[in-house]
Amino acid sequence: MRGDNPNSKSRAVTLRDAVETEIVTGALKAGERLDEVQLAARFGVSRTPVREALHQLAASGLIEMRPRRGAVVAQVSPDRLVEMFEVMAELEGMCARLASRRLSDQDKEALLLAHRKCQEAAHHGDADKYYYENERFHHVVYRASRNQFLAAEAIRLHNRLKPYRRLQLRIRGRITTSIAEHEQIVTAILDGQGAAAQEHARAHIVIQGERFADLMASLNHLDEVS
Amino acid sequence: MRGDNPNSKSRAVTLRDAVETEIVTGALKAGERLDEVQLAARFGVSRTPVREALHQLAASGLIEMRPRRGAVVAQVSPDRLVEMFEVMAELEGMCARLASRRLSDQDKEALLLAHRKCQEAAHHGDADKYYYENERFHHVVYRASRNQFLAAEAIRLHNRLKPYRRLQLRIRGRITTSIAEHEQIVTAILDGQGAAAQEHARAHIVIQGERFADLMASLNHLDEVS
DNA sequence: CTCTCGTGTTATGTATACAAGAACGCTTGA
DNA sequence: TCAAGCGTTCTTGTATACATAACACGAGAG
Repeated sequence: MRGDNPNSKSRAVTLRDAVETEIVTGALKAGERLDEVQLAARFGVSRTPVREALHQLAASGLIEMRPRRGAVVAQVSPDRLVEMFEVMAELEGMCARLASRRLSDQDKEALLLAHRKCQEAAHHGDADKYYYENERFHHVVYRASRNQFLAAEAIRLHNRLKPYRRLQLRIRGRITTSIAEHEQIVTAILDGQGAAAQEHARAHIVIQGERFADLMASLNHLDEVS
Repeated sequence: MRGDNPNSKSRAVTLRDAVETEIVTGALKAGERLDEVQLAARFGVSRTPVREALHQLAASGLIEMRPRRGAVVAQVSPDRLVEMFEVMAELEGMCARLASRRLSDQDKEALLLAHRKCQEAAHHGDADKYYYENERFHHVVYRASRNQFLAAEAIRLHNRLKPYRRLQLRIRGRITTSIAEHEQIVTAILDGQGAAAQEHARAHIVIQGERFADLMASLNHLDEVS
């Protein structure tokens, strides 16, 4: 639309990313309806590319498309959320385990850097920065697995869980605990202790899943009240 | 198109499934071009639904869409294939581990039945039947994990690996070995030995991955020659 | 007063027309 | 004869028009 990218597919990516960002950041809330005409008008395109973007989002699980009844932002039940975190934990654990065996010097540096930045953000009490650096840290671990397919799948699921992850930083003391868990993961990976790295990474996510489930349950309760 | 299903979305699903089946069964070979107009004509619809189906297939990874250059059946490199099997192994292991902890009476019965049917097919030397029953067996394990999201992801990846899985049955003695591995998995799950179940299931897939990588390498070699 | 049925409106699904880029071949020159 | 440049043609990407299903609102009957 705005020629910000010479790549011919820039528009489609832009449109998809824009809607995705709005969902992930919470600008579009769960269950909210996504009107094709409205989106088309807002982005200055016709319904056709909008529909394609929505289908892509549906494929990634961020939205649900009910035939003849339009698209809505996916409403994830607490049960399903727990399941998703369970899988995320396994993927993270796998990444950590593989990383501990295959760690290159580059990945080692990247890992230490990302960990240090997390610590800095936590030290300054900057929740938003920690959120960002935490994401970088996890992506570094994914890449360090030296399994591109795994990394892509991990990022996909990570993105899908983003909206819930963001909520979690509100929990008092979570950042401090999170840093300590990162420390254990990093140490195990650097020491080449695959099993330990896997378990620490798994636990790190499982804990988040449990916290989120609690949060979700309470949020749902609030929704019912309001 | 043919009113074989009153559901309004039947056409889209049918179209997607049809193309997917052709890819999975090898009717459409890797790298082959998918012409929108041609597909539209073949299925008696316009390009619009064809494009949507292609986008869905691209999202699931079965085809690749290069901007302005059309869609081709995804060409998976041996490296990438090994990576995918590595992830599949982890998911299968996870399913087996969870199943061993959460096994319901229903799932137990289904597991034993599926295993028995595999044995029968193997006993009769019916490779096609074994292929089918083997798939059922794995699906039973996925479901027994009592994690619907995990099961869905496992099925998704399983489907994506189908074309390669099919090739693998050609390997002499593979079916017998496969059955023995199933036996170990079933026993561990029934005994509630999570770690053992996970490891057996993982190994079961890792072995396949290695076999397939060998096959792929030799097939690619043949391609180059021809 | 409530429930149900019917009609009108709105939005989705599909078809078709148009725009633009990429592949291919042809011509022309060396 | 070969290579390079240009134009044609074919295919994709987008817009728009039309068909049809779902929803909402209102009227009428019980």
